[in-house]
Amino acid sequence: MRLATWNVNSVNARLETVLGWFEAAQPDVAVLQELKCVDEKFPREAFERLGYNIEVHGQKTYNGVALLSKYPLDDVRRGLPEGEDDDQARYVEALVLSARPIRVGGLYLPNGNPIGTEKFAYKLNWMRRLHAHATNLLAYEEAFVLAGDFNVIPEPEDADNPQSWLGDALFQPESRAAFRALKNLGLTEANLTVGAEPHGYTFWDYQAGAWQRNHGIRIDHILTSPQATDRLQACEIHRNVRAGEKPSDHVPVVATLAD
DNA sequence: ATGGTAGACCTTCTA
Repeated sequence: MRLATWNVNSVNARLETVLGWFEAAQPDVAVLQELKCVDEKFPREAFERLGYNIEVHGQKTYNGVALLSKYPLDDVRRGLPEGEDDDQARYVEALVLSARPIRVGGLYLPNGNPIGTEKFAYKLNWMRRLHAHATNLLAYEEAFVLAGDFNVIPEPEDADNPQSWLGDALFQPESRAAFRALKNLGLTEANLTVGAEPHGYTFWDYQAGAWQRNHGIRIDHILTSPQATDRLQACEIHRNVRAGEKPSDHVPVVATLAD
């Protein structure tokens, strides 16, 4: 099974590009972030034509996540627990009914900039909620995956110029510690474990020629539960997508798991 | 030190 995550930076502005990649890469399951549209504006038919079942958690203008699967989906969740006061659409999860079912959570973790504001506090609280949810899922001792745009640079090796990120929410000690604590529950980072380029970048800013200068960072991650880690075979960063026509600022990351 | 780009949308916000 091929499982992809991709922050598409508006699914409608980039529909042809996204569909072209899906036809070429043929992921069985995919989580998308930054749809930037409400559920009704998601181009559902275009993906259904490619054979996908679709669960969308959309929002006007900002955020928005989707889960697409060639297998049937069950037990769908929109939003993390403790979300009563949270109006931002950043999490969608479902049980993927492949031969050996696997639960997949797609997430768009808050950016959190600038630090020292309520945005950074929201990021850390969202990470606390994700940690609690992962703890609950782990108790079932089943295969699951948390994939998406984590907006966390885990280590200095994951940035072209780590010094330039010292004041950024993506590289704050608190953000990195929360990501590390999540992994320390027993989750495995797919790209670090079976990736050909463990510290390959997944994001290059549109500004200041970041792509041309390879000023990238690695912030799109796939985490696997122990039972999913047992099935982990490969992880690829589709770097060349960034060089394409009208690209997203993120590229797809694709993990291969035994069926 | 600053500004640089992209998308949604009403004017600035988010990234």
